[in-house]
Amino acid sequence: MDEPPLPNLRKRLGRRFFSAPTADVARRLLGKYLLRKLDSGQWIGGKIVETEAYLHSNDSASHSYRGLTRRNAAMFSPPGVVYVYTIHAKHCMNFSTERGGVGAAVLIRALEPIWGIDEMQRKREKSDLRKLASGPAMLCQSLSIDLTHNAIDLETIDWLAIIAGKKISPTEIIATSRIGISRATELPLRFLISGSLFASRPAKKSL
DNA sequence: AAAAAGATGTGCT
DNA sequence: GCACATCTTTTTC
Repeated sequence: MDEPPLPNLRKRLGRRFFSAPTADVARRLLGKYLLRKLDSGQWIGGKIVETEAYLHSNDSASHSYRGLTRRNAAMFSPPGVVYVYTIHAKHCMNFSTERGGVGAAVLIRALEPIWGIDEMQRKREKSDLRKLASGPAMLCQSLSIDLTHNAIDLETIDWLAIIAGKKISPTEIIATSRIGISRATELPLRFLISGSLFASRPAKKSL
């Protein structure tokens, strides 16, 4: 496979990056690289092209809306802690945001596959690059993320990393309503890179 | 204890 | 575009 070299794995984003307001973190995650080290030692992953923000207040679509439960506890963890939940027998991955133990997180919805594409194809049993991580549950399947990874902390584990890439200009970012929710549908808290072929659904209008 | 809902994906029409 | 498989958590009785 013709893959570009891995980004510098020592330059990871952590507590500080995820401390910002959740919608800001969701925007800033676009264009960043999400990488996961397999047991074999191989790093696989790609570029984040779609995210959604779930707020700690005034957001009836957020899992944290009705307070702390065993399921959503990771949302209330320090910034940069992984929150994995199950939906329709599949998994979705988020990162906790904001300090102070508020329940907020950013859902990673889609990835442009770059590294370990053959591994992702094997895990997904699909060859089409557009079907590897163009949705939050596909993404988790591609990277072998499941409930056992809930509540891990980016600051203290070595096999998962988010690394800065080429800067995305604000004019390249499109905001839309979030996908698959029935409440708070009016909030523009889904963000994607304009024109990306790997978003879960194409963008309709530009900002 | 039971039932419904859900930040989804797939396959078929 | 629509139905539905599939399973965990939450809500209700």
